[in-house]
Amino acid sequence: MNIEQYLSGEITVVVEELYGKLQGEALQIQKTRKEFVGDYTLVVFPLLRRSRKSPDATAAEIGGALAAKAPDVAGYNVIKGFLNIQLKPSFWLARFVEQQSDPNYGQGAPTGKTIMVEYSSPNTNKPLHLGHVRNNLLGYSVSLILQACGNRVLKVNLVNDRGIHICKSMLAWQRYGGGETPSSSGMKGDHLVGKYYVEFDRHYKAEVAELVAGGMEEEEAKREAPIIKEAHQMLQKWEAHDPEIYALWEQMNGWVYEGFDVTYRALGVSFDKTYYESQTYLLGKELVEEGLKSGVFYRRPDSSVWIDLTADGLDEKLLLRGDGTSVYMTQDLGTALRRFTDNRLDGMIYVVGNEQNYHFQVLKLVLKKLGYRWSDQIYHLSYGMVELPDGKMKSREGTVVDADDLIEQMITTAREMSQELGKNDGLTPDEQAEIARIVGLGALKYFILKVDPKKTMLFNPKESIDFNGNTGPFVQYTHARICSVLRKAAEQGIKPSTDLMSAVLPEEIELIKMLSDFPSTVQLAGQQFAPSVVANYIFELAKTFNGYYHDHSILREQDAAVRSLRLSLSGEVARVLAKGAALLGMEVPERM
RNA sequence: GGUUCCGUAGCUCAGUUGGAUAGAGCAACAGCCUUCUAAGCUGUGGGUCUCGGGUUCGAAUCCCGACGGGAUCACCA
Repeated sequence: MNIEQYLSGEITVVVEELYGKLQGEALQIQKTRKEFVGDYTLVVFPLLRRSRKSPDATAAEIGGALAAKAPDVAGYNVIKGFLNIQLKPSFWLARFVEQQSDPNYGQGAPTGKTIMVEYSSPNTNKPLHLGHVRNNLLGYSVSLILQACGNRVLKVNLVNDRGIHICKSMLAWQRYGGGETPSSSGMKGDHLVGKYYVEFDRHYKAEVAELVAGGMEEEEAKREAPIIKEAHQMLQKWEAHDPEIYALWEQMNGWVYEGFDVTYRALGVSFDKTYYESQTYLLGKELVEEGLKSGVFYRRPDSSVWIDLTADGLDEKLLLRGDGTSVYMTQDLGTALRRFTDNRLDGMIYVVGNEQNYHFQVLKLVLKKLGYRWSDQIYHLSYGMVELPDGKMKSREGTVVDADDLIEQMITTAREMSQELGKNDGLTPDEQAEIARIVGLGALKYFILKVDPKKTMLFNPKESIDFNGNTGPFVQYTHARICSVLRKAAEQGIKPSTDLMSAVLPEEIELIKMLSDFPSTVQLAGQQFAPSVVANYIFELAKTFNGYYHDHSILREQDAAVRSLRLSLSGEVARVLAKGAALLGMEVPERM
């Protein structure tokens, strides 16, 4: 039970005694703002109809009764219809001791629900870029948060491993590759395949230009260029399981997967299951039959299948081509059905960019029209584009930020920064490298996750590597600093303890209050699927602790009981920071 | 044009679902290292929450309408 709930119970008793039974209306209790004295605030305006008194009189009446009856209430004050309630230090310390002794603090009770989170979903023709980084970090973090809320979570990846795009890479490699492999070239597999995708594009453009120069219309030239026609032939062969093409496809995709694995490991993300479109792209056809029978879908003269969504403000949507082959929507419908029936899901979250908002709107609507009640359980976690200071990220203009390059750059900068600040003294090269990795990636993860997912965000490489202010390294620094204090205390034989209840200062209560907010922060983040909630929480906590740390000596404190109390408080701050950071997929170092 | 998301300090972003006098961080300026980590701390300045209506005790938040920006509206995935 959290503190709001506890207080709400206490206040309800008093209010009902004064004004009669409440008809299920919830009391409005919130944390007291910093400018005012108090811990929690009751907003009395909604109660005026019952009390038939002025806001101030009502608040004073409730406050007086509460102070007399509730054992943990130390006092109250009334300001403009807000009843600010102060709780006794002993109450806070009891909460703190309870929290500290709970090894699973912040882990919600099991909900019995299973939620699937799909994220990453790369194409196999090029390496991951900055946009994928946002996707992966979001998906992974949301999974962890949902888990912390007590759900069983299945993290899945749906790899788009088939289609014309991979054929382009294959064809270019066949023609111009000269048998180059990741081991022969020393290139990461996904980068090698990406290189031939670019190579294809180069030749394709040249051929189109040549045809246009010869008098052909551009549209026609784009269709008629020999290299694109050959790529389409290759796709047909693949669909017919041509052994040679299939082997090449498997080989090159294999290279890509090896490359992706390296990037995923570096980012620290993982999946419980990976789906491949080559294995799911035929799903959904039985759904089409079903929809035709029930009249939800209709067939056009060319025998293609459609659904008319114009009544819902959308368009008509194709579900099956005239030749009977399926489209993206068809397989997504089929995949969703299979997932819900196979896993008894209570929720399905798709972490996909906002350019597919329309797609998911249609997906949900079609499933609803087919009569699947679980269509309401589908949630599209839509995230905005990542822009760069000098404009948008466009692969054509070569302004994509490659994920591997970015990770490396972050780590390098972290290492340089440490060296400049002389933080590396007394550490082995291995330790230095490990700290640089943790800090560099922490900077990246925090910078991206602290922003509300649905907003377009600006990624400023320079600022992200600035370790001042609202950043991951600041949180990590706070953690490392506390660890240092704990190490020194252990050396001096000082033990943390919470024996002295009366020793707490208002600043310490402030920290205890913040620490006790952690579970509700996680809960909120889970509801909103927003790691940014957790990120902003751990920043506030770290900031408050740094201020506290500056003003209050811990090891040098003369009174042994106070010293021990402060030590255990610091340790708890470090633990909660680590727990919060972990929900963002962020590691916290013990020294940096 | 239809659908949808966004608009808060010079810049990047919070704002706990309708509460009090609007919050951080950068950047600027002024201080603080003989001390448990200065990757830090303290202070100052900076706002018509895009604009206009509405709902009510109360709106950055909800509704309607403008304006500005993004995304999308393929027999691509």
